[in-house]
Amino acid sequence: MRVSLKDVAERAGVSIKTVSNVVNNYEHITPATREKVQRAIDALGYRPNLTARHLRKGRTGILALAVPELGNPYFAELAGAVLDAAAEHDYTVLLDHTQGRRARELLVTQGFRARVIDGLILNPLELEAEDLASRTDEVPLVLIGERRYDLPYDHIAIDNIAAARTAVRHLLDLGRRRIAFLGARGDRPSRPAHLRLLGWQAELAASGVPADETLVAPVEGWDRADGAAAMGALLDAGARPDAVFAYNDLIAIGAMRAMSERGLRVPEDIAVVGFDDLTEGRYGAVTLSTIAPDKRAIARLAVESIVKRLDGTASPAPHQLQPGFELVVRESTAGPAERASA
Amino acid sequence: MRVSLKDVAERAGVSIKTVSNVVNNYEHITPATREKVQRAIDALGYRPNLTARHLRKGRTGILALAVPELGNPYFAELAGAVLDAAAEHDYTVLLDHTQGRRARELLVTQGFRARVIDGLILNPLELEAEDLASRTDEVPLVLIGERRYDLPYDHIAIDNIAAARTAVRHLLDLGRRRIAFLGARGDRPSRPAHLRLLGWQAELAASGVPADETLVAPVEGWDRADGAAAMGALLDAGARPDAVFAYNDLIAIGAMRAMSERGLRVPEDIAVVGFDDLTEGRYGAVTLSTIAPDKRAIARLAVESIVKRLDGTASPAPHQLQPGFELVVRESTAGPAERASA
DNA sequence: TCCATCTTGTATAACGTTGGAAACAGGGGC
DNA sequence: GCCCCTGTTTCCAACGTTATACAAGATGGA
Repeated sequence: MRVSLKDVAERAGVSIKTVSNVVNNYEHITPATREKVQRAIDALGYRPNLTARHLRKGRTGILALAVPELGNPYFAELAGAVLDAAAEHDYTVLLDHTQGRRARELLVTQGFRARVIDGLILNPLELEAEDLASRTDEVPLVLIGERRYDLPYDHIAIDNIAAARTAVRHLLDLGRRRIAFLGARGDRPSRPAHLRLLGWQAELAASGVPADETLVAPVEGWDRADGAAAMGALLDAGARPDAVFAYNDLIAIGAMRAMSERGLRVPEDIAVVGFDDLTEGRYGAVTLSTIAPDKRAIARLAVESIVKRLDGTASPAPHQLQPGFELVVRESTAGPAERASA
Repeated sequence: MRVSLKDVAERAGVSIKTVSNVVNNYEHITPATREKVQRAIDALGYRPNLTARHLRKGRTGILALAVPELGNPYFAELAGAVLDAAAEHDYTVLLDHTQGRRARELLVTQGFRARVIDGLILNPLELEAEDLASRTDEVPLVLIGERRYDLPYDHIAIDNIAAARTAVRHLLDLGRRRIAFLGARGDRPSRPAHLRLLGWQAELAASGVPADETLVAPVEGWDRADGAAAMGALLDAGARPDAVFAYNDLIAIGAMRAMSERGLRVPEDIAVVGFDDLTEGRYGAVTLSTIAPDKRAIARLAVESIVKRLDGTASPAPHQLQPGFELVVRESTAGPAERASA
């Protein structure tokens, strides 16, 4: 049988509100009363009913996180970081995955979890600006990830262009000149991967290296298989890159697999840099150099963004926050020195 | 401003309950009334407040899933499957990770999410039977994963001993005789990995191959680094295995990395079989043979177990369910034929 | 015409909690 | 001995929903 405040109150011989006060650590309670109530609570094994509390308070203590796909370790690791960040603010996390489908992303933003969540963190892939503009749900929404919308929502993402330039710069510093970009997708500026492609172009231009568009390979999806297919297609088409900058680590890993099947060596024949710093990249036969976004910072900022909006401590204007990133150099771009010692 | 039944009722000129009836598709409503109410609902953009509904009904429509660590792709993939299975029953999933810490696992089972979830799916690692026995929370609990407790809770897990035997059988069939087991942990029968170790022993015994205990390597954790360390220690101690059966794919991947650093080839020098069938295992320089548990079946059965308990359609006795598994053969155990063609 | 029956809609009371106001002690000052 | 003040506890209402019981209106048979 479920125990409510009423049961505890009856047993302790006090009013319901007094028990509530004890539970909520209200300060003006005599030690005697407090102890009497506490004993009743312990004896009955009372636990507050959060549903009722939340109905009364208008808050549920639950944040929703919607990512494209948990099977992608980047999102799994990010989700873990969000759980921890939320826990620091006494929030629990309701998780959903959209599978990168616009309809599902839309559903999420429109408040499919009507009134049961206090805030929503969404990493959109296919959602369009007009979908968000028509949103009526007043639950705070914060966007994460590469896609940018010119809309009044907080957005947390690393500087993708700068990060991409850093990766390409690193490859250029190794003396590579035919640097492929693996992961192009559509031609609209808002599409995912666009910023990283821009970074690739920008850094090549800054170094006076012509951007060979035949080295820009499109992908179907974001997984290893897509990387392998794209790399295979690129090589089979006769392109001869001496380096690859992949949209993410999964694509890079798939690409390396495609290279190894064709007898190409990494990094001797082709150097590779990925993006995301998945743990997986540290354990391949050739460990993967990568751009490491600060996932914990992303998670922390996203949660804080919502908490501040709920508090009312945030300024009304939308915030654009850029957590840090760093280049992690591993075997897939090891220079002559590192390789010699290996 | 939030819209409630009351607002809709006022606008439609009917009682609150009538609106409620419309929302819940109660059958005895004249089409005229229904349409009038529906128009008001649409005009005001009313959405039911699930918190209030759940307070009234005693159900929240939320299941909790607690796994050790989302950074482990097995649990991430499993979580994704649980999301899908829950969605089929109109449930949402609250996610938590315990980091394999007994205290956190205990907290979860004791109902830290007091009264906000309808059921709990837990994959314990360190939890002891007595922790569960003292559980007072009456929310249905279903256990998943290798650990077994002789307690009245439903348990979903593949037949770990049979699966391990299948893996070892496969290695024996390749002619390997010095088969290491990577992932031992403690000596208590209830510890994780124990069943898989038993399977290793049983299959060796059945084939008359002596079980060399120096080939049983303990691990500190369950990640790639632990596998690399354990394999390194095993090799440095002078053990000369010709095959490795790893507790999971991550350990196998770490072990393969340790081998490659020592110039050992897979599968020529050492064949490797993992456990979990992570996507990651399909894209290494050497793809990983593995035991593939039916993750979707595990997720489905776990969700169904809770749904049935809530329905009251389940028999009171605890159910022990065993989804299927299969051996997936890839390059890490490729026989002579496969290798010749590669 | 009147009552019995069926259909449709309404009023009221919960679910368990907390905020605010009101009530009640007990102690000190006059 | 009275009053006020302070600190503590209680009472009442409300959060938004649904179940129950009931009222009102419509229908039909005698």
